[in-house]
Amino acid sequence: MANEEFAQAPIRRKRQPRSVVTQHKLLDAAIAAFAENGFDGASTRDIAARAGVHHPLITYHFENKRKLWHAAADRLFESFEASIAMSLDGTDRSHPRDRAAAFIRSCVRYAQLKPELHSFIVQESKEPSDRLDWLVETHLGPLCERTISGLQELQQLGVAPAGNPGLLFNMMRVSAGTLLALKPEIRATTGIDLELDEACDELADLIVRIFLPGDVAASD
Amino acid sequence: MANEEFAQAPIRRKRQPRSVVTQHKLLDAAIAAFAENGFDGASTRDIAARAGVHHPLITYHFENKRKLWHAAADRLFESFEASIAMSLDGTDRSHPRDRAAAFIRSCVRYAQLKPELHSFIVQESKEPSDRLDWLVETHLGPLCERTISGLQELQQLGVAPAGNPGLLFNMMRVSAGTLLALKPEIRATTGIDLELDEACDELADLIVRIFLPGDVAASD
DNA sequence: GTCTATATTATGATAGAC
DNA sequence: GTCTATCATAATATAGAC
Repeated sequence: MANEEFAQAPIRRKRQPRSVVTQHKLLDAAIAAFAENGFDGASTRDIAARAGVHHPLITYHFENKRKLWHAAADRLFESFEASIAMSLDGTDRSHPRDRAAAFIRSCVRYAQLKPELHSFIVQESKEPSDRLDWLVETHLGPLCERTISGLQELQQLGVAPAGNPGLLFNMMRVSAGTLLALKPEIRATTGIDLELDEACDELADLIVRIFLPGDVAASD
Repeated sequence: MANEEFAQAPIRRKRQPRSVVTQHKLLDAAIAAFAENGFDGASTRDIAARAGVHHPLITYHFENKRKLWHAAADRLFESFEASIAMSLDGTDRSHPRDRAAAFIRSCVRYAQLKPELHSFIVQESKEPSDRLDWLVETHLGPLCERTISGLQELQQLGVAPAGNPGLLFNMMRVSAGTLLALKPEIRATTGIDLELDEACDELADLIVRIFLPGDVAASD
């Protein structure tokens, strides 16, 4: 039986530029569709329509819906990691709280631009599945592990409050991710428009203040 | 056009018990399916199968998929309000922080038993739609308004931290709702099993401690 | 109140022309 | 690398028997 089917997509040739463009358009459309409707709810025809290409091209480039989903997940997490790395590039300050605050602000900013990351994950996280297992093993697990151990350091420094770091991390994560994924509802119920940068900054500052209350002196 | 007053409205009779049972089974199945897959992703055939009835019965009892969704939403919010009201029944303590803490614990407990409430809402809240408008106008709006004004009182008393109450409320809400909707993922990434009451109590206590830090003296 | 049968449309996937 | 045409299946919804 062929294992690790996703690792080597059948496309690994010296790709022509047109092909790459089509693949990226399809992947971005897939990310949006899977984030909105989940794996089963999204249709490959709709994905092709969003990308502006004909639907048999999905089979050509990605073989089937499942492999398209895996490729979309890879692209989404790559984009997140790249964005965070870039945001934190100049931010090599000495104070741990400042570093953490900058990281939170980067995450909020990314969630504002691409709320799909959170929605994409949530669509798969509600019930056990092969896709969730793969997501945890490949992307979610390493990411959580790193961030939670960073949070534990902040707890030891008295910057983050005491308590189960796994729960605390996820509370912070959904305070950014879910809220920015629910922009339309938040706007309708509270009048707050998280599309606006000022509202987003306010949320980021609130998360920092609530979840990193210690060492308040440090700031820019 | 049929006059709804006395012309034979298909359902408006003095319902036989069997009919009510079937409707409730269908509504519970619909809540689960819509929460998992969203409106488009859920299929009426699957809902009928989960309920253990034949699919044409959906048309018989609810006319179409859209009206089934509305009826499911009504039942879900009724169940939530009833559960909260019951939990808070004996809890008429004088301290505002204790009342708020009891309310939070009730919400967390409800989210543990019925994570569908949160997922059901989130499925519709990601993009503007007629269903979201209806949800906000009928259920979400009044609920948020009440809870946010309660939170503002707590802020004036110095129990809740300062900051935009609309953002704070939603941070608290998703800290309970999203985390309990993501039980499988949280378990896989952190080892925390929110199916267990102890883990749930720990989460509720953490939410209270983080979001209601003032007046720490009051407790049971 | 419940069921079978069916009309119509949409889906995932493929074959083969260009 | 891209397209048209097509297959088998599953979806929403309805008609009508019991």
